[in-house]
Amino acid sequence: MAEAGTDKTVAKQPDDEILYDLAELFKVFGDSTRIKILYSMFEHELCVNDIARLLNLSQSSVSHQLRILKTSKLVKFRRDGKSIYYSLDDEHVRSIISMGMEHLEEP
Amino acid sequence: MAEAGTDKTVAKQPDDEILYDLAELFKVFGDSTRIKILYSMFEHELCVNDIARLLNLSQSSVSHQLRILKTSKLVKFRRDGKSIYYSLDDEHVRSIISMGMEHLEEP
DNA sequence: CAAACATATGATTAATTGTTCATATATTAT
DNA sequence: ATAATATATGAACAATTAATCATATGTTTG
Repeated sequence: MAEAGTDKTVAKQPDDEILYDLAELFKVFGDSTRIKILYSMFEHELCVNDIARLLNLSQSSVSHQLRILKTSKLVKFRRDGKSIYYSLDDEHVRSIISMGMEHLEEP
Repeated sequence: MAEAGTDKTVAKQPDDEILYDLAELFKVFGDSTRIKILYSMFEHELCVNDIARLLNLSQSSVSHQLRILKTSKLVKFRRDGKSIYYSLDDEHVRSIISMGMEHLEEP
């Protein structure tokens, strides 16, 4: 029994939903504040205030953006006393950013 | 004489401008219409009308988005008679999309 | 050259989104 | 328990942006 959208005349695209999620993921990388935040954690974990001071952003703004990064599983975190330390969630995050960099460096 | 922001206590970030450009690049991937368009060209080149029909989008919309993809050097194109055939510009585009997919597939 | 077809583009509009401000929650120290 | 510090979150506002509509540009055919 044919599934909806199984059209033999053209190469099948991944489900719209997957492409939608993919766009949502890139959207997260597509804001300079969030990219700066991600980049600030390239070497080591940082707490919210560290990031805010380092990047000259308000604590609130950083918190809001970290929530988005958390939701997309781009960062993980651990509590240590009053502070919460954030770090990149996995190597994919670095890879994606590095690929982007490489593209920019092209002729 | 120390420049503003040259703080030795933390690893230096790349120039703001580079990170800004990086965010702009990901912003281009961060729209589901554009991702669908890019994905439609994964296998082979397509002309504007092909894309519009395939993805059920207006010709105008596709053209507008292709202009953005062109500007970011994500697609290239060639004219053949009345039609203009678009294709992915290089392997980085595929790589970036694939990396994103991999991230989505994670546990 | 005119008609037809393919693509590009400018202007407008609706929807999305990042920042700010105010305030809430959570942890530690006194 | 209260104050102090660190982080999170809700609401409102300003700015960005994708789709549409109308029209322009470019190419081929009769």
